[in-house]
Amino acid sequence: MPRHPDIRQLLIDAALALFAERTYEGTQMPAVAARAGVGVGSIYRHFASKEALGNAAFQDAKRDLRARLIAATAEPAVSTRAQFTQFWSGFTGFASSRPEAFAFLEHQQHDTFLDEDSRALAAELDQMAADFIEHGQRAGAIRDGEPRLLVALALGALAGLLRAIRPATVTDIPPVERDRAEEAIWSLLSASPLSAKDS
Amino acid sequence: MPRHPDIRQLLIDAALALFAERTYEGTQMPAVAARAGVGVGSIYRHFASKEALGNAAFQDAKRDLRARLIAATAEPAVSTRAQFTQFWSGFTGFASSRPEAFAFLEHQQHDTFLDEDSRALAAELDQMAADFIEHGQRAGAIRDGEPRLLVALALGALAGLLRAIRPATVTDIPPVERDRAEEAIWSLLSASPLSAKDS
Amino acid sequence: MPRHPDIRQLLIDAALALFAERTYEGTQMPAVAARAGVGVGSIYRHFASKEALGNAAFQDAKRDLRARLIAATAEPAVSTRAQFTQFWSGFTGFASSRPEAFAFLEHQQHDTFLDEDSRALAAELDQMAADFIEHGQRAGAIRDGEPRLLVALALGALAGLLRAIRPATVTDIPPVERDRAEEAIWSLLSASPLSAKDS
Amino acid sequence: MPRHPDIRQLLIDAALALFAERTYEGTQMPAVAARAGVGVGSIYRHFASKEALGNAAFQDAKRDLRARLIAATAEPAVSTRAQFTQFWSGFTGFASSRPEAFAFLEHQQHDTFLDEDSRALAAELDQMAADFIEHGQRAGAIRDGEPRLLVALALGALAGLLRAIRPATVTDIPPVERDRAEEAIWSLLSASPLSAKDS
DNA sequence: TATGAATGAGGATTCATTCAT
DNA sequence: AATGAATGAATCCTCATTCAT
Repeated sequence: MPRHPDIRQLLIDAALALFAERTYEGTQMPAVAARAGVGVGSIYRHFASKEALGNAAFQDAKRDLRARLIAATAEPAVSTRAQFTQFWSGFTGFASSRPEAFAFLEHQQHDTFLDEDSRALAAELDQMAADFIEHGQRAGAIRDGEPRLLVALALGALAGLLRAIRPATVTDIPPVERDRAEEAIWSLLSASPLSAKDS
Repeated sequence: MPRHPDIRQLLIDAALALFAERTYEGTQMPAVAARAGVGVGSIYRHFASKEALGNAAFQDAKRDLRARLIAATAEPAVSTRAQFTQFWSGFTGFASSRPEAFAFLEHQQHDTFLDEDSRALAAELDQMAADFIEHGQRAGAIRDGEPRLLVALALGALAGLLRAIRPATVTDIPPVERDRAEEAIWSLLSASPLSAKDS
Repeated sequence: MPRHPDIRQLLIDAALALFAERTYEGTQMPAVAARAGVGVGSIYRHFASKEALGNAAFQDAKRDLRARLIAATAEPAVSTRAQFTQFWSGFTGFASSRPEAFAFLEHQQHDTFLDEDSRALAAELDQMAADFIEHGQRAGAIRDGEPRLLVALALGALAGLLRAIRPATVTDIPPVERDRAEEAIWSLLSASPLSAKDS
Repeated sequence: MPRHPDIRQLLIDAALALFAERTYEGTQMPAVAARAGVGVGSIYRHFASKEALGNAAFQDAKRDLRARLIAATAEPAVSTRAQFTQFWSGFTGFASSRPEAFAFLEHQQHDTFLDEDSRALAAELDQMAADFIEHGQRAGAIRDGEPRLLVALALGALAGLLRAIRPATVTDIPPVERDRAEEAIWSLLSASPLSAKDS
């Protein structure tokens, strides 16, 4: 049993922060160890390799995000618009409590090192988002179009926003701007304003 | 006298493609040379270092994009909406003719290697986009909000879209989906229809 | 904790030997590592670069020589001739205990890689020798002439001798030849016997 | 036939100068070409390789020195001392007309690249000097001792002198210092002053 | 169990040499 | 014949990984 209760999580957090800042490839194991405040050798008691650490970090972040989205959308929402706000708060909550984790996830199309499990997890989250879109489309609240493309547009916009304000986090944005951003992304998704009554 | 007409551009294109695919840090010089079809040593007759190549590639891409945006917006547009279509076609034209270049640019917040010139060029393009937003806001056509954040949202959405369809390009998307995407991003930006005066 | 007590010194000695044999430029880092019996990577835990290793080796050798000269000349000598013998034994003692170090030092006019500290140390030793000459000249025991040129002549002669017998060392020369060499170099320096007052 | 009457010699001179300044290993072929004012490719029309150029340069220098020594000692000398002056003027004449060549020769114990011919030529010159010493010893004018060691002492002294004054040449030394140096080196060689009458 | 010194394969860069012009 | 752009083997250096302590 590790001396420190959770060296593993310490390492994942350190890795996430560095990967977000300098890329997976641009991050050295000694740097991860230093940031976590442990010796290099200790990393290898917890992860078999850099690749294993990378995947563990990715999955840790994705699972956390998934948990938040599930929690945020647990309560039944009266409208698609309200449901969107649930998603929005799930995403922004995650992005503000673990900004590096969010930043890291937003960059993983460069996923040379991602393994099967990581990819499966990523697909699962994409599916959750696509489901929301499809549901909204059926309700006439979300504009027509390939759900995955709409998801990509919306998440891309959110990622763009967070990248632009870095190193600040969503919570640092003045509330009025934050609400405007939510509204803007909602407009990106919502069906023509005239039919937006339901939303 | 160079044996090949333009090894420099060949190298920049190879670098752009690989950087977009596997990150600047994750790309090895021999891989760049191989993709360009030249010997490793030849890279160094054209660029002083990997860093120099990275910056040259970044600037080449940014300049190309700038040229396209300038060309696309040259003709006076009757409305902000029409002006948006000009920008949209500038961006999508660039993204479809040089998809790797666009993908690469969309990833440079990890810009550990960017030099002064590269940053200045990036700032110039950001300014062009922000100017468009401000102008549209004064015309009452674009929603309120910090222009740079709106730019980030819109470009982020576009980047998300392109990332999602990769390795296909915008031109590969069925026209109906492409128009929906344009419309969606426009909605992201446009002032609420009720307050819209010219759009 | 270092596994080997003094890798740093091991590396300096290996470097000195190889630099003396094949020039600084002609020596590869893997060769230094091999001769020291360590891995290449280990060099870089002790020295930042080849240049740093070169300077460390140079300074190590110069400091050792300085210490020996100081020790050899510590005891007050009754005559300039006796003082010369002190210097001689300092130089030959150093040359025979660390022949490669001596050989290396004798080659550093090709000092493309020497830094400020190395040059300062070299100047200090030159000054010690020049002081001895001037003192001897004032005593009428050493011939007239620019002290630094006389130093150059005498040290050059010693270097020539050691180079000629390599890879043997001074201690390997039959005592009679060694005494003759000492006498010869003394003659190089001493005032003409007729004008010699104390020698 | 080369366009320029003697590109070969131009290259040898350039090589000699650079080798003396930065070591054989530390000198790049393009640098030699640049200094000679020709293209890199042209070197290879005259010399098969860097090694061939190195040996050609070495031999060119040694042959020149040999010619000067033969010329200088052609006229029969009345005494060993007078003969020494002939040698001295041969050496210093060479050293002042081709300082880089002399400097280069003085460094070739680092002769990793010297071939059979170069070594033979070097041995021949050593022999000439040793012959002079032995002859002088038989005449009672030169001190006892292994001739090769005495040669090494005397040439080493001369080399030390020239190294010390670099980049100036012997001709730049004030005549009085030059005569003192000659006298000093002669003292290094000459038999005990009392018997120096013959010299 | 935790460490960090040691390692060597792998990456960036240089440079002797070739060869199309 | 002369050139210098192109090449890739060889060099310096880095960094993921191991292992003695």
